[in-house]
Amino acid sequence: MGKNKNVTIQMVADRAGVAKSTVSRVISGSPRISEKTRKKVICVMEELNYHPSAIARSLANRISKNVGLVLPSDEDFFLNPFFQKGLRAIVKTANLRGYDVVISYDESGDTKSIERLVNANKIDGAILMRSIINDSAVNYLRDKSFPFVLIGKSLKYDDVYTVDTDNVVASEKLTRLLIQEGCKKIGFIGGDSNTVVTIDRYRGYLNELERNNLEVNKNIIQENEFNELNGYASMKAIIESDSDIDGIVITDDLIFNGAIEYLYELGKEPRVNLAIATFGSGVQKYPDNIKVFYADVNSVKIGEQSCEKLIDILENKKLDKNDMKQINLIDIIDYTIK
Amino acid sequence: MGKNKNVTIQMVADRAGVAKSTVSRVISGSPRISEKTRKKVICVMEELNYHPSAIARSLANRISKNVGLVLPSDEDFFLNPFFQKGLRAIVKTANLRGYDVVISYDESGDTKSIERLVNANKIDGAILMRSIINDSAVNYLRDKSFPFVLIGKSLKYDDVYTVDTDNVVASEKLTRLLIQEGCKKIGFIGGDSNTVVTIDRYRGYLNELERNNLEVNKNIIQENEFNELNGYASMKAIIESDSDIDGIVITDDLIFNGAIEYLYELGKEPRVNLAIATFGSGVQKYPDNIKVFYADVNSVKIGEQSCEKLIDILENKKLDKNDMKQINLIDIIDYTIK
DNA sequence: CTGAAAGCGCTTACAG
DNA sequence: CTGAAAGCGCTTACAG
Repeated sequence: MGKNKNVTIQMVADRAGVAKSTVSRVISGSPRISEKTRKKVICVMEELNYHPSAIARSLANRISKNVGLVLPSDEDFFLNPFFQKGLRAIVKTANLRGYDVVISYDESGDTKSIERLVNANKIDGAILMRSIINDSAVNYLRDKSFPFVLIGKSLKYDDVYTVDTDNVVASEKLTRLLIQEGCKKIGFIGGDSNTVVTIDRYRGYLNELERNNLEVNKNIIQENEFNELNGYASMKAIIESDSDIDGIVITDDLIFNGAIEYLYELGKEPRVNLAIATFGSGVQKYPDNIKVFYADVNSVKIGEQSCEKLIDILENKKLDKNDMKQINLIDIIDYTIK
Repeated sequence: MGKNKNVTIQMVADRAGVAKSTVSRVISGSPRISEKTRKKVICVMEELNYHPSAIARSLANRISKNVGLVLPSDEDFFLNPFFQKGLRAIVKTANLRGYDVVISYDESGDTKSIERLVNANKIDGAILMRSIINDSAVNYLRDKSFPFVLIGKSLKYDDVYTVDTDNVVASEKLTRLLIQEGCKKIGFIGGDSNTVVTIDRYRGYLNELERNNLEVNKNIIQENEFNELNGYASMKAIIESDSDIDGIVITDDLIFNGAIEYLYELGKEPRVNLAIATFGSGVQKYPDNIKVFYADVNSVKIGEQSCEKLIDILENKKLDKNDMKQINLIDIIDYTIK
């Protein structure tokens, strides 16, 4: 106990009657320390309620034990439950491995905030929680050879560490489920078209239609910002433009919510057979006259894995070739269909 | 341009032909430097693409230029749009003032994560984005006299820096609107009852009913976790238990969403006159046979203000009495009713 | 197994 | 207006 204002390694050393280098070795768990001194030092550390200063340690090691988290600049995008779950998972994983997470926000196209963090040595690596076409943060970090992991994938580079779901295949599978359900005319509601997920999921949808020789009808395809209001509007537009439509693929939780609201508003009568296949976690209620399939992308696992991977990369640097952990360039995380 | 690996203040000093203390003074904008040397030094800094190390500076100043952000441990709570908007605002404000934000998550009742940050000197102050009855993080930080700002309010201490909406009054106002609309039997759907917002909003609701001599009917009052499914369930329970109900006060965006889904499902016929007054930002669609009032709590302003306040507190410490900024103990941020 | 010393990259009295 | 020196609190060869 006692006052723990500025207890330094020197004070511990003095009180324990050893050199501060010895205390340092005890802290870092060096093996070449006698059991006796180790015990004494540990005892004194507790007495004094000593905690090593992360700052001083960082300066000596040139390691901050911080990872930067680059959040999507688009507000709607960030409202998606995917991000909150992922964020939590990342922070927890980082903490477990002794790292802290510092947030970086940049307006689209800008890299001021992440540059500041990198230049000031405030972070050892970064996780990019978004994947936009030609992302300037990716360009910047890759140029600098600064360690980072991308959640999503880069369309431009094939040498970027990545954690992703196979969105193309997942979307094919969802579309196939609708076809198996008997749908003949299947629409699509996507998110922001600058976004790699939207592109991939749209690709999967097209692939599966083509494979089954189903007609691709442009006016039942909608792309939007990721939010509820647009989901509502898109669903309305689709239903009104084509009353024969019997299936819809939706790329996102929030858009699905909005779409469902429109269907509720429509009431039970107008539409009888409509099946929807959507990405999302399946917490949303929906009218019982429609059939719904979900692809749940496991955002928690994606968050954990991206963080583990980044830290593996960071820590590999300090090891010799023999001890290095094998790290995949790309990790694909399973989704579940239900 | 050029390689910017480890450019130190010493290298800048050497190349500019001055001492590093002089470079340091240029960086910190000290007035006692000749225009000539200032220019030369700045020029060299650009040539070398020099960026001061935040870590080294932290060690010398004993200031990390980081603020800790303690997030709500409850997952549902965190899904609320209030938090995402607030989070953004906090990060932006911090960045503008030269600070970074590091995240701390702790399971309810635990303070491991925040303690680690404090002990390791990784943060200068903290913002608590939640207010729970008898929050252990508040107890811990207050005990240590560690600078922090609470978003919400403390029921236990009256000496804690706080940014909040006047939830009691806002809730009274919402309830009054329903009464003015002619509602006679008004229910309430609240969030987690360990949460200060729920308590305050419930209080406001009760106040206004009493003031108008309206009966308080326990079985049209529901308290829940903050999420959509519970909103749905609560609305269902209320409507089924009492078909005369003509007004409902709801404490939260997400709960409102869930409640609305139930109403959509019910369709247009069963209920004619129902008015709802809810906290939220008003982006959700709702059936046109119900009337809705919103109290929007301005989460952006709350985020900004809490961050400004914390940084004011931190920076006041370095000033003498005369230059100190006046800081309120409690800031109340306006909500808007619509 | 342990210590003395140099170093990590800054800041800041102190002296001039 | 500028510099030399000490110090912030650690780590890590190097020596013994």
